[in-house]
Amino acid sequence: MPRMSEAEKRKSHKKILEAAARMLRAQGTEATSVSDVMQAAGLTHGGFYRHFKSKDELVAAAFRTAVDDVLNDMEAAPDDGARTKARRDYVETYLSKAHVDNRAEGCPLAALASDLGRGEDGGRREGLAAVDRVAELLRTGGDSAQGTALLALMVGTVTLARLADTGTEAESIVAAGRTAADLLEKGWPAAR
Amino acid sequence: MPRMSEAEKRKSHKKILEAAARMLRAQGTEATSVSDVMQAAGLTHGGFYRHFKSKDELVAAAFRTAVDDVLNDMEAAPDDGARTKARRDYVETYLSKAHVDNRAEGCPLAALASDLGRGEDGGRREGLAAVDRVAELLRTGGDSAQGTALLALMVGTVTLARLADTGTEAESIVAAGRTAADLLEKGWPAAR
DNA sequence: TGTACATCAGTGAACGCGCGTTCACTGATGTAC
DNA sequence: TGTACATCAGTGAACGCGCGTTCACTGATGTAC
Repeated sequence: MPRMSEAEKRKSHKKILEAAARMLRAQGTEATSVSDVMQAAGLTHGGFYRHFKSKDELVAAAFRTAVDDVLNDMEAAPDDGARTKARRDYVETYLSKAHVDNRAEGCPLAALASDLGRGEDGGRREGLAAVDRVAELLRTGGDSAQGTALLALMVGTVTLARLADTGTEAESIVAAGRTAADLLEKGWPAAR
Repeated sequence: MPRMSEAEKRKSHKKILEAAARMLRAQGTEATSVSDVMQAAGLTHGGFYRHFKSKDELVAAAFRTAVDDVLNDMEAAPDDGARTKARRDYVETYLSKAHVDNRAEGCPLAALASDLGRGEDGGRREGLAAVDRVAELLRTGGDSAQGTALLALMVGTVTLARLADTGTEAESIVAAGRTAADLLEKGWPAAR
C-alpha cells in the first residue's frame, strides 16, 4: 500500500501529535507507549520513526501542541477588553470540576509538569516556555510575578483536586482555589 | 545466611521504606523499580515480597513515610505560639530554592501528587489524606479552605520552579509564590 | 506528456532490555516439649 | 536448660511481558529526462 503522498504524511503527523497530546495528559509520559499512540492515530508502531527521532522528541512536540490548543482562543483575543474577558473565562474554566475530570483535554502543565521536570531536557524546556507564556497572559495589573503565582495556584489546585475520591471533595478544593485566585487578582501589591 | 531475626526484619523493613521514600520522590513512581529500592536498602530484589504485597503497596506506604518525616516537627509543636512559628518556618522553607533542588527529601505532594492522581487507589487515598493533614496545619485564621489554597499554591510553585533551567529563574518563581502566600495569609476573607 | 527510476511512508517481525513477580533453596530463628 | 523441628527472611535464577528502537520489505509517489 505504501508509499503515501506528502499530504498524507502531514495528516498522519498531525494525527500522531493529537493522539499523543491527549494520551500523555491522560496517562503521563511513562504510561503512554509509542505503540499506544500510533494505534490511536490509526497507524502501526513501525512507522513512528519517519515522524520523530525518539519518544522524547514526541513528548516535547505533543506538549507544545497541547499548550497551543489550550491557549489559542485566549491569545487570539484582540486586546484589552476582549483579552480581559478571555482571561477571566480561562481562570473560571480552569478552576472547575469539569477540568479536574478531563485530564486528556485539560491544562498540559497540570497534567505533566512534574513528569517534565524529571525527564529529558526537551520536554522540560517546553514546560518552562509554557509557564512563561501562560503567566504572561494571566497577569492583570501586577508585575509578571502575579501571573506566575496565579498559574502556580491553579496548577496546584487542579493537581490536588485530582486526588479526591468524591466529587464533593474535588469541588471544595477548586472552590478554595477560586477564592485564592480572586485574592491574587485584587490584592496583589502594587509595584514599587 | 538467612533466616534473620524479627528485629533484623524490622530494620530491613524500615530501610526499604526509607530508600523508597527518597527514590520515589526523586524519580517518580514509574522510574523507580523494586530492584533499585532493594539495592539501595542493601538487599536483593527477591526478598521484597516478604515485606510488601506489591509495588503499589510499597508506593502507598513509602508516601506515608515521607509525609510523616516532613510533618513530624510541625505536628510536635506544643500549640499556639510554637505552632505558629513552626508553620511560618514550614512555608518559608517550602518556598525556597533549596526545596526546589532537593526532590528526594522535599514535600512528597510536590514530588508525587500527579503520579498518585493517575495511579492505583492506595496511593491516591494516601495523597488525599496528606492534603487534608497538611492543609489543616497550614491554616491560620481562616476557614479550612485557606489551608487548602495555600498548600495548592505551594505545591504548584515548587512544581513549576522545578522546570527552570537556571537558578535565577527558579528563584523568581519561588519569590512569586512567597508574595502570594503572604497575601493568602493576611487577606483571606473572614468567614461569614 | 510519457517513461524510468530513486525515494520513502507505512508495515510487521525482530532486537535487547528491564520490569514486577514467582520460586526452590539456605540456614538461623523461634517454639514446643 | 536442652533438644527437635517448623518457620520464614533473604538469595538469586527464572517467568512472561511490554517497552523503545531497528530493519527488510512494499509499492505508490515524486522527479529527471
